[in-house]
Amino acid sequence: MTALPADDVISLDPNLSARCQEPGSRALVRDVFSMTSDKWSMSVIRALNAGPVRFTHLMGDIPGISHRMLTRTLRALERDGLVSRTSYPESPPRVEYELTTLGTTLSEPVRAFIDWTHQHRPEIEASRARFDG
Amino acid sequence: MTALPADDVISLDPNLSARCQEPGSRALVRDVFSMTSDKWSMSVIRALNAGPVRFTHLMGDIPGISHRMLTRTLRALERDGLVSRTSYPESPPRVEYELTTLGTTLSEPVRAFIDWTHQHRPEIEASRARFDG
DNA sequence: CTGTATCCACCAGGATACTG
DNA sequence: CAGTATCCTGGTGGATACAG
Repeated sequence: MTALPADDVISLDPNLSARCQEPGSRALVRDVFSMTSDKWSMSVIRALNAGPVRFTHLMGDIPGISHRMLTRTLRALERDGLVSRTSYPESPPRVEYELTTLGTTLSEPVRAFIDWTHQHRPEIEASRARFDG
Repeated sequence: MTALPADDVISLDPNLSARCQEPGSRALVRDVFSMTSDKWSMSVIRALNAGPVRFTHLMGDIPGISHRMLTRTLRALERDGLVSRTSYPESPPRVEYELTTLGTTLSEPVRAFIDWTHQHRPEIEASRARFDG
């Protein structure tokens, strides 16, 4: 983090065949979307799949998330254009969050990833037990 | 982290349709595979796609990773059964890392995710510029 | 070359209290 | 209800030195 000023590069170039890699063709995956290093983005994306949801409701759908972190994560996703925020000027205030079109396209990969986790959990846990023992 | 003892649950249950969620059917995605919150796992997985690679070579393929972090990440992946480590008792020592069968199955989702990032980077950056301005 | 141990900075993220 | 501000801790991860 300190070493890489504004370029937290991780070599995830699709054309990275093996060894060499041209310095230009790298992708700032983590920078582009912090999901990789961020604790809550995936959960939020996932929870938003259902459609427009209110803030408080999201809190309930994402066990363990704090008030503060939900706000921050939503802001970040909004900034990236993955989530849209519409606030209805009522009293008490009502705000709804929703995946944008862009955000929806991300649901697929996220889902694939999550599904994989579900499918292989037993294997992984077995492997861990083996490794630790 | 402090709130959730050993159960860093994130509600990524595939059957989470919208609101309710049975407490049993959740997945410990982050716990099962730290990729979500871990800075380097994805990069390493990706770099290992090419086949068996030596430690030093990985260092070169993953810009910015530190000696220490590469070791730790590899250990973690090995523990999870995603990476195999074979050391050849030579001098100087030679060690090769390789994706296991299980690890290979993960390449797909990872790749999908990365591809998405590449494809939509411009949109995201545009969105950010808009948001910040 | 590969790996471990130590030290330390930084920041993600939790708890809490307070506004509109 | 939604959001912000402040404070504070734990852990991630970098730098370095050392060992086999």
